Amino acid sequence: MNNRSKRARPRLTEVATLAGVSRMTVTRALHSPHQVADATRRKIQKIANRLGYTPDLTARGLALQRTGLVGAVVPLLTNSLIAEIVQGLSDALQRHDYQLVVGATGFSARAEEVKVRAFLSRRVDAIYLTGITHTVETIRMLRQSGLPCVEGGNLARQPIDMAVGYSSRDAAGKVARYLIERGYAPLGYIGAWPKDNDRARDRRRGFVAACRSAGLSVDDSLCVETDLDLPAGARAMATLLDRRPEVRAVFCSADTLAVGAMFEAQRRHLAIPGDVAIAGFDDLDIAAQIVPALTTLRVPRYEIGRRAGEMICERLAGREVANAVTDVGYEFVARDTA
Amino acid sequence: MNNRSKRARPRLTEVATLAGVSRMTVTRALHSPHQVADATRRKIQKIANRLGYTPDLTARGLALQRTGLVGAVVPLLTNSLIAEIVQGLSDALQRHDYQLVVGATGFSARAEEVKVRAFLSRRVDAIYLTGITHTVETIRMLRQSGLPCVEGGNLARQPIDMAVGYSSRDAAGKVARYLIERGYAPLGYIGAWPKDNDRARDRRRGFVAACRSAGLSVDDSLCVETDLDLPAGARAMATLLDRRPEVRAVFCSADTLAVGAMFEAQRRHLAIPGDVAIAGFDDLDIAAQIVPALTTLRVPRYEIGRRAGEMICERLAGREVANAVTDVGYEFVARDTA
DNA sequence: CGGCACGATGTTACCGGTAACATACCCGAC
DNA sequence: GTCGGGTATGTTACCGGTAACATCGTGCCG
Repeated sequence: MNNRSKRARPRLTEVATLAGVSRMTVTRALHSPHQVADATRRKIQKIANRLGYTPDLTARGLALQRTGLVGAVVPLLTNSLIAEIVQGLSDALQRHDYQLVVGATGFSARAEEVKVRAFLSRRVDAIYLTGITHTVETIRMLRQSGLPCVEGGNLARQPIDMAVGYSSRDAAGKVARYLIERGYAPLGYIGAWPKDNDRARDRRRGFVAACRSAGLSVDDSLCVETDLDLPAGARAMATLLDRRPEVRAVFCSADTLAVGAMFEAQRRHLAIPGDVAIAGFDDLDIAAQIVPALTTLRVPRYEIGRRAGEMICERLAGREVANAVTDVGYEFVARDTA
Repeated sequence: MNNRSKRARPRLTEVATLAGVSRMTVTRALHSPHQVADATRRKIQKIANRLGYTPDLTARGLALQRTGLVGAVVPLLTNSLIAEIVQGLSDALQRHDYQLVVGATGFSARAEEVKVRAFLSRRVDAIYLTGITHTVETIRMLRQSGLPCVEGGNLARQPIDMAVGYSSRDAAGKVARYLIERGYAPLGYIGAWPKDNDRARDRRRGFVAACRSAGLSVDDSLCVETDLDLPAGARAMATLLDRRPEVRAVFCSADTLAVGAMFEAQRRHLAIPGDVAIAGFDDLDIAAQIVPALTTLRVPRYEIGRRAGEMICERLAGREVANAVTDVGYEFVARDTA
């Protein structure tokens, strides 16, 4: 049994009573100290400390009609790429005293809608969304709310409000052309499910388009789509190798998949890139470390989060944002697997 | 310029006015429908839908003195082990309509204290902490708040309130004894910084204790401590191999470090486990996939989060929790690297 | 046919802060 | 000595919900 109902959390009123001043004076002492006489302020601060007073941000939020919370909707928390975007966001927001609240969707636009609704009910001051694929209801709610909103990770033609990202399609095309130029053929593709995941969809499209314009045909049996984790990458590689053993290079739409694919190739004693070449996408930590080192495409993930956070802070400070759609670009990284 | 100040979010009052009833009736219609006449309820619901009314949880939280939020303080978001704990927590809480808010500390007890204070100010209904190492002020605040609190990931002798985890020390000892029995010597250790990280500290202790009781000495030059990421694991392995080339097996206090170490060994063309054996800790996805497959120790990470969430829900439902300190155990997984 | 219980709805006050306006006081200038 | 202005503090009302109690019909029973 624990004594939890003992003493309630101290309130502003108690601090005020003990200091012999009105509640408003306490608010001022804590919030805009220069408006309060030195002696009074010191007395109040001492009492607040002694009681362990912490302001109730719920109440403040209600009074000010702003909570200081920003909601971020992301597909997964288990993905280090996403985690870095979140880190960038969090850092940028923290600098302006906003706090981040994160919700995960598992790549479902319906789940995203639910999270957005929940965030709006919590009266967040702004919202970050992953990608540009949303339900109409999500878009309607956000438009109606009038809150600052950034769509991150892909470029939006018609952003709900603002966007920061890069072209997954162009980037994937770049990798594909590299593989084609080096003479690999036929090319295989392993990617995440494109449903409600525009980054994956665009990467596949970019890959296929590049192949087509190089005169290479890419039929469906060369493309495997699957969950976004390492074992799934390995299974997809197994499927692809069983189905089309002649495949000479595989483009994976995420490093996590590429690493799984590499392990599967190693289990089959295939030399990389001698027997089969592999290219990834993201440049996770592991890409530079794995042996052989993974050829991949680096995307400025921390930067995406940071920029998004800054755009949100600008808006919340009442300023206009210059580049409502920001392209942060990408960088091809040639290593040893292709 | 966008028309965000146009129409404010609809409030309860507006729904009430349009429906021609009092605000209280609207609250009832939405919250306990059976208390309201069918016709009235239907009318209210129609109007609420038409307006896109969403209740203000800030205001509700203030009125009810409970926010429906649970705060979780974790060291990192970029770690998939932690992400799974968070997932377990989130799932368990969601089932009872609580929402999770996450904060990261970067393995700093001071940063943890700041997060806890912030959560208390946000009036969360309960708190999850990682590990059992906290500042005295953190402990004092939580005790005084009387909120349900679970410390996860390690077993607490004297929990602040409740705890769920396993003994890192015993588990590390188990791995060490396995390496010793197989005749590897000398043994090296690569671990995360022990500062403010009791799991890392206990793993090192368990490892060293097992070596000692087997009559093996472990001097400091055989132990390398570093950041908890993959490149750091590789660098630590390089350091260890340069310093003590005769090392025959290395225990890594996390799979992330072990994988980095394996890559470093591979770059040096060392056979695993022929030239150097490696054992990890966590059993991440990659452990089973990497070639050769990593010998490691599986900890029920999702289960830790889920149990913690359930304990919190029990408490919040006003029930007593039977096992305030729960040991979820661990499982040694012998694979090919040791 | 009166009284009573119950179901449906309304009224009041409060949760813990804060903006906006009001007040009290002090000091210096004329 | 009075008046104006600035500084320190107090008062009132409100943010958007909800608990607790009050009220008002209405149908059923004796």
